Amino acid sequence: MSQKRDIMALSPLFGGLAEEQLDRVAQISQDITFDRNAPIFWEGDEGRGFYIVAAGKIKIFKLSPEGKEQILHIYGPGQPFGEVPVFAGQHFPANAQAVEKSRLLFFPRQAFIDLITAHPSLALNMLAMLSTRLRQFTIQVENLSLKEVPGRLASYLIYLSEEQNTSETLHLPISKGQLASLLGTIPETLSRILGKMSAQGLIAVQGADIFLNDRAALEELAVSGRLME
Amino acid sequence: MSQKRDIMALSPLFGGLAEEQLDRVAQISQDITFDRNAPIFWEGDEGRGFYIVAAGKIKIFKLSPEGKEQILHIYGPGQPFGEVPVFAGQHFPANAQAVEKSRLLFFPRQAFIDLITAHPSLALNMLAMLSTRLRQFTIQVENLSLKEVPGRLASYLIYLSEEQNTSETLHLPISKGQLASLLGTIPETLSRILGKMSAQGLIAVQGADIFLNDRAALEELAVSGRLME
DNA sequence: GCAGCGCATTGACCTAAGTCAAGAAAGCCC
DNA sequence: GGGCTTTCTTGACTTAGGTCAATGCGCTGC
Repeated sequence: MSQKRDIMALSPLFGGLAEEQLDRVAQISQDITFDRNAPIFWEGDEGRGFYIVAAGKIKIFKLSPEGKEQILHIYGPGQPFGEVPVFAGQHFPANAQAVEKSRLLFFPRQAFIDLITAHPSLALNMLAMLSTRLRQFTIQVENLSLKEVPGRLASYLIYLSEEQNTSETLHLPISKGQLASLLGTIPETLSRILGKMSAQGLIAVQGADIFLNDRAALEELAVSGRLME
Repeated sequence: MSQKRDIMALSPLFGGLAEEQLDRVAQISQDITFDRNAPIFWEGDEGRGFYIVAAGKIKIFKLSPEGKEQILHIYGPGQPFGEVPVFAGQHFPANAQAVEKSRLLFFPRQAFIDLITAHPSLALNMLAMLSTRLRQFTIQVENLSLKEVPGRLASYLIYLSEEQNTSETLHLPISKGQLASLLGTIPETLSRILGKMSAQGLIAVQGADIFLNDRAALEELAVSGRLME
């Protein structure tokens, strides 16, 4: 139980809650583990509650009829997901799968709604969470529609370097194939663009390690969305 | 004031609220009108509150540096927008503009947060609203990334015919140029695809009126995302 | 230490859809 | 109702990026 509390303390969702409240929330949660590649839920399934990542990494994605995958989000420790059907509709809008072996906390719908009703700060935290997601989606739509693949990649690299705040060198947290799916393209195209950006001296690629040689040019590329020849 | 109440009654946000509560909410709101094409806010502006459309039509959109527009939503009477900075971050994530002369109700941030804190059902309604938006975004990303333009158009036409529930004939609520921007394409491409779909007998186009001749084929197209030759 | 599998890269090719430019309709305003 | 603007359509062309297929590389496991 105390372990649960440690994980919950990580999550922005429970920021500012009193000890007593945290205990209540921890009481309603269940602990589940998923192997690498195990499905967590499928689009259309009934949502009986939502999850928080305790350890590991999960992806939320859509599939086309031909099997092409578009990743919407990748979540790590402390991050909640699957909340949409808790509050509206009742089925999940997308698929969720463990990218690596993962441990999750599950919060049943009704018990959580009761908590929210009793604790306004929890409601406001959840509103902040969903608002942040909406903001991320506006960026994803902008990337897909208004930027070409090199621009999307540059945006992602800059985002990563800020998150890992290692100014020069960064390490891809997911495989290149999954990155392609996150950027709305395919591995072949991503590979070619990484090659082109290396040839131009913007970056250097060493497996999953990437060195940002020309941050200014990357930022320009991320804004303009186009790679010069 | 009673007029305000009528508009608020339209909005899903205030469903299930008691008279007394509606009055309180109405008290904190302000009435503003915007001419056709008038900007309501720009991306990056500080959000001091959110809006509900009382009359007219507004669009939420992103712009690329070269000026290409991607519409994220189009909202009509009863629909709220601009809530994101009320709960997270403080600036708007996208631009808003009146598509036609519009009347809006504005709800200042802090007063609304106080209301939500005092009335859990209002909080749950807002959570449902944001969740519905998230669901819509998953569909938009799916459309942009996994479907070609004919598939996106077919999806939109089916959505429209369900909304207007006039099974055969429907009327485009926005110009074709704006529709192109909503579908993530440009007017030339939309025009060509409308032509192609007419030639194949799927639809017939008469200005802004569209007749769905082969609904089954449209549904197939909306799912598969591809138009056969 | 090497077999085998998943992942990544590279090449040749194709196609959806964007660009540029010119007309054609359709509204709109005195 | 004629002129003006705005919107829409059509054509010729270009291009980003997807498809298909072959090869290379690097793990993991025995």
